[in-house]
Amino acid sequence: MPAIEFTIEKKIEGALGRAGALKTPHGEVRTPAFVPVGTLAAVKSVTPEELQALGAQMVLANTYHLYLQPGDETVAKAGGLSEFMGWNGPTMTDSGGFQVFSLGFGKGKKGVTKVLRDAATAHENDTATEHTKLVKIDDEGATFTSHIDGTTHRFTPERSIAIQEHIGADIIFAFDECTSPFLPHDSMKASLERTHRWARESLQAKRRSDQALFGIVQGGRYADLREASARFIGGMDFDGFGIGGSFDKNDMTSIVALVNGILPENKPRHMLGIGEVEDMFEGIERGIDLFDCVLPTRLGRNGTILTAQGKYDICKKEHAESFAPIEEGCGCYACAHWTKAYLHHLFKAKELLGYRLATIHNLYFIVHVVDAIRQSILDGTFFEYKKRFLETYLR
RNA sequence: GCGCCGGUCGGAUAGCGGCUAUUCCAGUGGACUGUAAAUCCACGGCCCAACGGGCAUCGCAGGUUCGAGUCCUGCCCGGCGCA
Repeated sequence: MPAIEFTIEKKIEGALGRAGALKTPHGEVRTPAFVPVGTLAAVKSVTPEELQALGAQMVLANTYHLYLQPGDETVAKAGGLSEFMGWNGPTMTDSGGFQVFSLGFGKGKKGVTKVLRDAATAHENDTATEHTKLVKIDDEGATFTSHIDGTTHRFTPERSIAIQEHIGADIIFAFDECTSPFLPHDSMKASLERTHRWARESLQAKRRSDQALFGIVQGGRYADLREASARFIGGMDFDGFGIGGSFDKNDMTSIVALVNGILPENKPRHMLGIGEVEDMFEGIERGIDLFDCVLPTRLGRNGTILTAQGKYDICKKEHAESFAPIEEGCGCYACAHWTKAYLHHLFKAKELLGYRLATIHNLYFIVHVVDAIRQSILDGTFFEYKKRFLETYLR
């Protein structure tokens, strides 16, 4: 008896997209769905009760972080992730593969694309970067330095799975190597082979039967590698699939279509780390069922408010005396009670409530957009909805 | 009137003889996609043959000096103290 059960309710005509439901030991998720990220067993600044009220169905936590703090054993003793954090709903953990990739990239000084290009260059020239000081990858796993206390640790597929079994989320991921999509073909191929080997080892290492294991498709922006990866990973006995790789906007949609055209249709597909609204429309259309992303929560804390009319920066002076809701017509807790002027004030004063309200609003917004997309699939109006929404959102 | 202290980018500051005058706040613009992010970056006087360069600038005016925001003199303004 598998840990999860996935059913498709309706497909988008002429596309790979579908609306469905995913049963997990901790409850059901209506898909497609946006999964908020709670790295350290907490969605930053928001309580589980608030998460539920804003419509979140599932939470993703982070293996690397929880392993370092408070320790996966502690989470296990607490009764597992869900019980520990007081979230009475489905959960998932990523495998730590992404941290191996992202650790030490420095803080948002440049755009993603720039970072990814730099990463590829560093990889090729074997240049020492902040990143390589913290992480060393070999064929068996990754050795890394804790960002908290500088101690040395090692992740292998076996170790990642063991830790994820301790943490006890409903869905766990195979340990993979995430790279810059800009790696040259031969380097990417070598990396992909490693990811594939690790996928097999992750599967073999799995003991618990009440958790679902998702394999991760990599391959960067190379169609042949993505295709090979989708066939390889898709052919294995995983309960579902993740599509990974920090994406370059230009080739994301074609790659997703290619991969999902190959992966078994009856299993759920999760797009790792994607959360820009327009990207989710494209992903869903091409058969993605789940997304997780830090974007809405991080943007919220950094003052960017998501609305159907596009984003805006609440810190701008122009909102100082705007006594209208944060987003006109929004049904979230923050918009029901407070104005832009007030939220602006909270941000300028660095009052903690400001970060909370912005996070609640942004999560509500993104969760509800995906819910609306799901409904449009059920209604057979996906393409109309997509067109209408993006026209005003992207302006 | 005398004495003391002080006048540096919108505000607050650092600098007290030496190369591109510091930092913070406010302002403007930008970034953020499996979270080392309640964070980070840029701009902020004028001019140009402008992804670089030039000229200014530290209350005002002189002076000393190879060189002055920094020292000296006078003036103006503010604060405090004493008459």
